[in-house]
Amino acid sequence: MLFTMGVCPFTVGLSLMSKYRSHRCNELRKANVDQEVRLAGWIHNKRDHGGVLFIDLRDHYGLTQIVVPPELPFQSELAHMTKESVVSIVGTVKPRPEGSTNPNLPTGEIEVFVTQYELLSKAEPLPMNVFPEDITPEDTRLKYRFLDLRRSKIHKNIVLRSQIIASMRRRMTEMGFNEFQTPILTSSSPEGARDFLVPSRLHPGEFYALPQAPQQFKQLLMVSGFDRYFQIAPCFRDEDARADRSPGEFYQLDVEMSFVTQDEIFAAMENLMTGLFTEFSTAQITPAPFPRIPFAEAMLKYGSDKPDLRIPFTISDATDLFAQSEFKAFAGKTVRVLPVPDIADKPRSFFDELQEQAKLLGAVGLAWITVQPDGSLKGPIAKFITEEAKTQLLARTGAKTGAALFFSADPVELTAAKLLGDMRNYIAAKLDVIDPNVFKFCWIVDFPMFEKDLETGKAAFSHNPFSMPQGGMDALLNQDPLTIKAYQYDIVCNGIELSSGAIRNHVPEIMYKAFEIAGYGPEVVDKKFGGMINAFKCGAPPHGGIAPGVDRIVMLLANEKTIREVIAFPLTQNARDLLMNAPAPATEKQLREVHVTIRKPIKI
RNA sequence: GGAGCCAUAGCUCAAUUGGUUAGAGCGCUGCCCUGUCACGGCAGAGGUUGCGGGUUCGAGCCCCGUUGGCUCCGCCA
Repeated sequence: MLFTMGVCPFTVGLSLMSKYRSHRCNELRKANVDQEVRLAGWIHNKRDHGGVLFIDLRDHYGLTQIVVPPELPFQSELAHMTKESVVSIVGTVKPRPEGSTNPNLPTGEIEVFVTQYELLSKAEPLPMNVFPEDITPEDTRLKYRFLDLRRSKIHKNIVLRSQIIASMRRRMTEMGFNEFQTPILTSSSPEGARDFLVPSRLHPGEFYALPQAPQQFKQLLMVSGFDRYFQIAPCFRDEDARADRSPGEFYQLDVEMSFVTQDEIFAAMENLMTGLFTEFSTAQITPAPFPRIPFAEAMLKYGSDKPDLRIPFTISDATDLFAQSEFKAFAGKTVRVLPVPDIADKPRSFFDELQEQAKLLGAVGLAWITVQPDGSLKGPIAKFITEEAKTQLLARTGAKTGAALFFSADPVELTAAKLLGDMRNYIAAKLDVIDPNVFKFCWIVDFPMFEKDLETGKAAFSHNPFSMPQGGMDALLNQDPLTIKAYQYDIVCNGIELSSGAIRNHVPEIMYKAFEIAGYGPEVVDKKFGGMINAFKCGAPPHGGIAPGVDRIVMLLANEKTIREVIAFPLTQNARDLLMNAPAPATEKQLREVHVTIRKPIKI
């Protein structure tokens, strides 16, 4: 039931393990028949036959059927006991009568005839059922999370999480990594998210920041010569939530290595991921080395820097085919095309619905055509496609009879690419062509070092500013900044970004130059990252790392759609804790102590 | 900051086009039942339809606002 485990090694014969129990609720077998045992747990379910009463007793390990015969004076007490009350019982193990064994239960060949019981904790009628596990609104589940967590499915998820983290630790240690702890009360780090601030009592008007990641500390540990670092690290970012992104806080397997190139980090992570995903899943997994896909190629073929490689169709460019087109919506814009096989005979409503989805994603619409059996093209924009363009489209996309071609067009290349990337995911999900029993990994590499700031038109860091530019100082001095790539990479599994990482920039001169290109003088670097830049001036090893999201890895392995199903006490989308009532106003006394006055937003 | 979906009994849902006393299953309470394991049977309690306003002879249903939850954009690796 909950979590099967072998017979407990600490219990032998009749000797009682504790005041409360001699065995766990998954342990008893035919071999225990005639033993007197003591069990403790929750009343999971009851079946009252008027004469005999059956109780399913549940603990973390499993279920045992307790039999309460009618002649016992306390039978009616037990019969009226609320489900989820906690009891300890003493009784005798008996084999179940022939025909009434339960093969679904590890303990299904025996039952315990109770002789004494003790009520340890009475349960009132509950706001939600623990069993059966009825569908329950998520706010109710979160408010009564302690009940929700008793339910088999999520209880298993949390145990799985614990096992995965234990396995991560073991695997990292075996690869020669040392585990470290780094401060929680610290200063702002370079990730670029909003900080959580903690006011200082001792220093009026000053604040700590909670770490968005232990980024600078792990780099400092490399400068300190520790060579291989890891930490199951809590990270705090005051940003909004998504299904695969917790608001406020989450955990990373934070990793950093000295004297390494990108490939050595990849090898270590491929070893870890392959090990974890083989240990905790029977699904097929991409064999290492995982494919390396340059960022530019990912944006072209998948319209995303986190492609789901399980989807069997990819995007092509068609910009040149429409450059001079009479079709104004395409002419002169970036045009991308996505072929989807075998859907030409779908009803008009199917394509209309995709249009609506594209509009929700901010597009003007989603142009489409289908390939007819006679080789002709059909659909709203078919008349704009020249014979030459048609030949090219079919050749580039490999579209066959019965396929539909979807187009996105936008003056901004990235916008055109992303729309079709989003639609690729949406259409694949709608058509149910994504194999749920496979984990497809890849690396996205060669991220641009800088990107054009759409407001200022100038170069800005497109990622972590601590990454080493490919080509080093030479590239910074002699190359158009927007063409410089960074040693920056992401690892992606089934369309979920598990982590990004980088080879760090450990050379002060290159660091100052990179910041200069992004529009920051050396004084900014010295002020914001003085601790680290000073360290780099005292002999720093080349180093790099990565930080896979623990919650996301567990989510994939638990086959869950949201991260909240693998977190014991998650916040809601609005970053509220419905169980503990956080956040909450502070008292005037508390605020005075930390020298803070409240300035509420003005409502109009 | 923005968009969409949802909110009716403790839980899951129903309630015809806006029309009588808002129904059912599970759970709960009581009774019956000696082999069930989602036990079964009978009876009962349980509702300010999230909250506030409006339209209407009449609102669970229509309109406006608001709160909460979820999904997405922005944001975030």
